[in-house]
Order: sequence, then structure tokens, then C-alpha cells
Amino acid sequence: MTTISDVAALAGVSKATVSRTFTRPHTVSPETAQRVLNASTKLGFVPNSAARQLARGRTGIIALVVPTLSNSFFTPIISGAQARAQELDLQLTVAVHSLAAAEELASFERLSRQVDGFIVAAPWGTDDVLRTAGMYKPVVLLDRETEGMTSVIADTASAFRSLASHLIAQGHRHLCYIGGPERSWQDPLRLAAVTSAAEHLGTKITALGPCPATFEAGLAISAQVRESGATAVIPYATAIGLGVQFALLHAGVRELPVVTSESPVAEALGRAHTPVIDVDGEELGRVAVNQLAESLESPQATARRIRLRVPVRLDPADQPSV
Amino acid sequence: MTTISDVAALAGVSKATVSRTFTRPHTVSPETAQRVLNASTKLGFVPNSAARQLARGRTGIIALVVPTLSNSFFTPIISGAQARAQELDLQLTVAVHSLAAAEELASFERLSRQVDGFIVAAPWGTDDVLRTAGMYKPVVLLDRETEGMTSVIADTASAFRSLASHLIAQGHRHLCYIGGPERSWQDPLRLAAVTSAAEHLGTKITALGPCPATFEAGLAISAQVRESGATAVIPYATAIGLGVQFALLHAGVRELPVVTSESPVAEALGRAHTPVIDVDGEELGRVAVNQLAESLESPQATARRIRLRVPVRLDPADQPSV
DNA sequence: CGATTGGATGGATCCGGTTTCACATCAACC
DNA sequence: GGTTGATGTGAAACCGGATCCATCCAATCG
Repeated sequence: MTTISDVAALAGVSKATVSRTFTRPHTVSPETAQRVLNASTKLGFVPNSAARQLARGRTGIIALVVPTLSNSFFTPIISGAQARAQELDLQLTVAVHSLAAAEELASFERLSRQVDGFIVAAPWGTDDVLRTAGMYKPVVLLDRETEGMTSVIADTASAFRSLASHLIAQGHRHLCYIGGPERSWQDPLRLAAVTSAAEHLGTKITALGPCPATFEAGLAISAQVRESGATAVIPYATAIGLGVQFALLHAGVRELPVVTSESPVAEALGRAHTPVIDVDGEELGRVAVNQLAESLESPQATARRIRLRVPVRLDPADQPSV
Repeated sequence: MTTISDVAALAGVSKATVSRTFTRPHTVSPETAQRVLNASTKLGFVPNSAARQLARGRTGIIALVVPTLSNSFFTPIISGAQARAQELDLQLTVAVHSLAAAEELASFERLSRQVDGFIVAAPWGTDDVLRTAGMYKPVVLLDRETEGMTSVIADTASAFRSLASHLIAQGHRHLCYIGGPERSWQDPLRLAAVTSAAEHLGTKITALGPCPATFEAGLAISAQVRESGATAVIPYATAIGLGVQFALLHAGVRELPVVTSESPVAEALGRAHTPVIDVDGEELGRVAVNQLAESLESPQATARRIRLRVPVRLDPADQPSV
């Protein structure tokens, strides 16, 4: 392993200059910088991250905490975050825990010593756990807002409002909303959005749930959906919707549109006229990393709330609308 | 942050002794050790990992490389690996790349400076990329064997043989095997296992594929499956099988058993008489971590090949058989 | 033209552990 | 009783960068 000293020797400068060349290039004369760079590429120098961490008091690692990997809602978020982190020269580690229980805080605390900050996707659970988490290191919340903490959310509530309006415009007179997990943060917002749109337009709405955001749960709740008599379904999460669709298909019901994100299952159902909700998970991940990076730069900056617009489309082939 | 010096001062010993107390307790007298431990718990001392890394030349981090997060085959592997790594006081980071292309090696090399070793799940791709990877740091291959490298695989080939036999015993006289991705390592083994079982028992077998291990691909290939005239289907991967099942269901075909792992979709289909393959992903992850940890201890140890038995069950409710 | 200023650079120190080596102590031994 | 050896401990030297501070030099100024 070549070290900074090797480079310094070859370039004929001091260790300090080499270090500066990489960390604060403008403080080094262009000629010197060039010599250093030549030497370092020639030797294949890569800074030792442990040494850098030790000297700087920073790890250069950020953690992305998700409640599960099984829900495909999170995979694009992870990809987006990973990509952006790499661009910012940060390392991203993905940790799976819900933070729902207080005991999770122990492993959280352990992790907090290994990273500079957290991006936490906590779709459910209470605020105080998040607050406690925020005491260790900077935290950016994902798809969740909490007073005094920086958050990046997809504005699904607005999207749900549009969805309801769309469906009503299509002639539906009875909608079914399937609620999310218990103590979900987004669920009340979405329910309210859908309900207000429906009431405003004089349409009946049945609210089911709570219901975990899983395919299985969707299967399980499908009977209730059919019994409701609704002619269109808006589930809290795509996973639920897919479960419902699958169960409906299995039961031979083909004319009950269920709103989901685009997905192979949904597509296979050939659902013309079923609106689609289009959360850009990768963007969500990217923006969250950006925010966290900013928080790391200026730790005392005030908390920000960022909302990403979520397009809704009448048909998967359409252009985004609303 | 309390440091080792603080602890040393409080315990009335030197830094060296404190360090020894934690790293090689048997070299310290019991009384001294106790004093040190008391002091460190009183101060809430946690060793600074960067400093430790720097001094030891090790990071204490291992990487788990998977080709994708979207395939639920990998999620239990990740959980298992994570759990075991934590027990061994190692940190696990999950990296998503296929290692299929040579260009991927660049990011691999970058990563190799941050970790002590790799667990690589490379279901497809060529050996030489893996070998190159092995030159940086110890590597344990997951579900893939390569000459001269340590590997942990689930013995799915044997399981596939049993599956074929089971189906034939159930009276099926025409099986369909759906092959995996191109250049899949396991595919030829599974095909051979199924084929030999079928031929041995005088049963016809149709081999389709290659086919990516995705739900979409399963949807796409389902027409061919039906055309084949087979009365039972053994797909390379569960994801493919689910796609096929879904498409069949959509087409109104209900009497064509498709072998998969247990999954909500499969269960929803109420498939009595359809054998189930039961890969224990968590175990796979755990064992891989164990192996890597051993490699880290004794770097020159010879490569090992570990095969985990994969149970096959005639019915999800059954006890494991074969 | 001497004093001041500011940019470029090197030496030394520090970050917080680990590890080597020397030393002190004490029991066992010839 | 002096030698041997095992055992426990501390001082100091690392690990590889980042950064403070002093120094040096050239450009600018009065």
C-alpha cells in the first residue's frame, strides 16, 4: 500500500502538501499540485480511509435505515441514495431496522458511532424514537415528517387526491381506500386526501384497514374489498394493491381497477383505464442524501421539509398529468 | 467521547493495559482487568473504530455483494449474514453489483479498500472476474463454485433431482424445466439433475430458456410453457415460477403445478400436490459469514467448498423429505 | 527602498488506538 | 543463592493522514 509519504517523496514535497493537494487544492500552487497528482497516479495512491477518519473525526459513511428489504418500495430508494452518495464521495451502508421499538435504539446507537449521519425511512412508529435517534447524529427522515427534523417526503397525499378525482371523473361512484399499517404516518394524510376529494364530489367511499404494507395482507383483505361494493380501489401501498389484484384475479374478478405503481404484475393485468401513481424512489433517495450531506456541512442549520411532487397518470402509457 | 486514556487514568493503569484488557484479556491480571472494566463502563467507553482500524490494518467490515435487491432470493441471505456478522462483531455492508462486466471491477477495487473481505453472490458471469476480485481481499462465493475459491452453495441441483422424481411419482409424464439467465452457473447443474432424473424414469422433459430470474420473464415465457404440453413445471428460480403461475392464472389455467419456494403468491394459489423447494437463505448468509471470518483469521487456509442441503417438500404443510 | 502583506510550503503535532520491547517482580530450579 | 523463566506492566513507537504554526519568498505599498 502506498501512503502519503511515498507520494510526497516522489513528488519532492512534504506530506502536508500532498494532503492539501487532495483536501484543499486551492491552497497549493498549480504546478505543485500537478506534480503531486502525477506522483500519486503513478503510485496508484488511494488515501487510507481509517487514517482520514481518525484525523478528521468523521467516517465518511452514512447509513440508510429501512424497515425491510422485502418491500420493493425501498429498493429504488436504496439505488438512488447509493448513486448519489458515491457522487458525493460518501459511503452508504444500508441497515434494516424499523426503529419501532425502543430496544432497536441500542443497535442504532452502536451504528451511530460508525457513521456521520442517518437517513431514516420510518413509515410507522412514533416520533420520540426518531427524536432520540437525532440526538446522536444528523438525521434526515424519509417519507415522514416530524417537527424539528429535516425530512424528504413524496407528496403522495396530493397524488391520492388526484387519483380519487380521476376515478370519480371516470364515472366511479364508490371508492374503496385500504389503509396502511397501524400508526403509519402517511396513512391519515392519504385517507384524508381521498376522503375529502370524494366528499367534495359527492361520492361514496369505504375505508378499510389498517393493513400491513405487504402482498399477503392484500390477499387477505381482498374479500372485504369485494364486499364493500366499491368499483375502484385505492390502496395505501402498491404491495397491498398487488395482493388485492392477485386475489381478485384468482377469484375471477377482472373489472375492479386497483391503483398501484407501475409493476409487472399490474401490467400483466392489462389494466387500461386504471390510473397509476408514480413515486420516483430513486429521486427520493438522491434528495435525501443531498439533504444529509448539507446537514453534515452545517450541523446547526434549521430543519427543512422537502416535498417531492408525485405524478399521477391516467394510464401507464400516458404522459404525467396533474 | 471518552478515550482509552481517560479509562487508563481512572483505572490507574497505562493505555497499553487498557488496550490489552479488551483485545487480549488473558494477558492481564484478573484484578487489573476488573478495574479497567469498571472504569470503562463508568465512563461509557467505546473504542474508536477508526483508530482501531488504523492501528490494526483491518477495517472490521465485510461486504456482501449481490446482483440485485429486487429478487427476494437475496433478502433472507442478507438478513442471515447481517445477524451473524453482528455476532462476530463485524460490520456488514451490502453492495449491489453484478460483477458481470469488467468495468464493475473498478468499484469493486474501491470497495476493497474499505473492507476486510467479500461475500460475493454471482449467480452468473465468468470465473475470471471472480478470480480478479479474489486478488484484492479474501472472497467467499455464495451459491457458486469456482476452482480454488471458497464457496458456500445450496445444493439445489440435488433438490431439483428430487423434485423431478417426486413429480414423476405423482404421475406426471411430461415435465418442463425453465432455464435460468445466460451464463448462469447453477443452470446447467439443475438442468442436468432434472434431465437425468426424467430420463432415468422414462419421462419426457422440455427445457426452455434461457430466462432471466425475474417475475416479468416468467410472465413472458408462460406461453411457451403451455405450448410445451408439459403437466408440471420446474423453473430455475422462484421469481420465474411466480411469473408463470401468475400468467397461467390470468389465462384461466389452474391445473399446471409450478414448483417454487414457499411464497404468498404460491400459497394464494392453494396448490396442494405441488412440491416446494426450501432454500434456507438465512442459513446460507450465516454460513458464508462464518467462512469469511475464518478466511480472515487464517488467510492462507485452503479453499473450501461447502454445500448446504436443500430440503424438498411434497406439500407446504408437510415435514421436510428427501 | 524598507516595511507589509499574503500565498506557498514544511516541520511538528495530533487523532485514538495497537503492539513491540524493556523492565520489574516473583516463584521455581539446580 | 544466583539463574532461569513466566508473568504483568508501562513507555514509546507506530498506523496514515489532517492541520496548526512558523517560515520563506515575492508582490505590493507608503
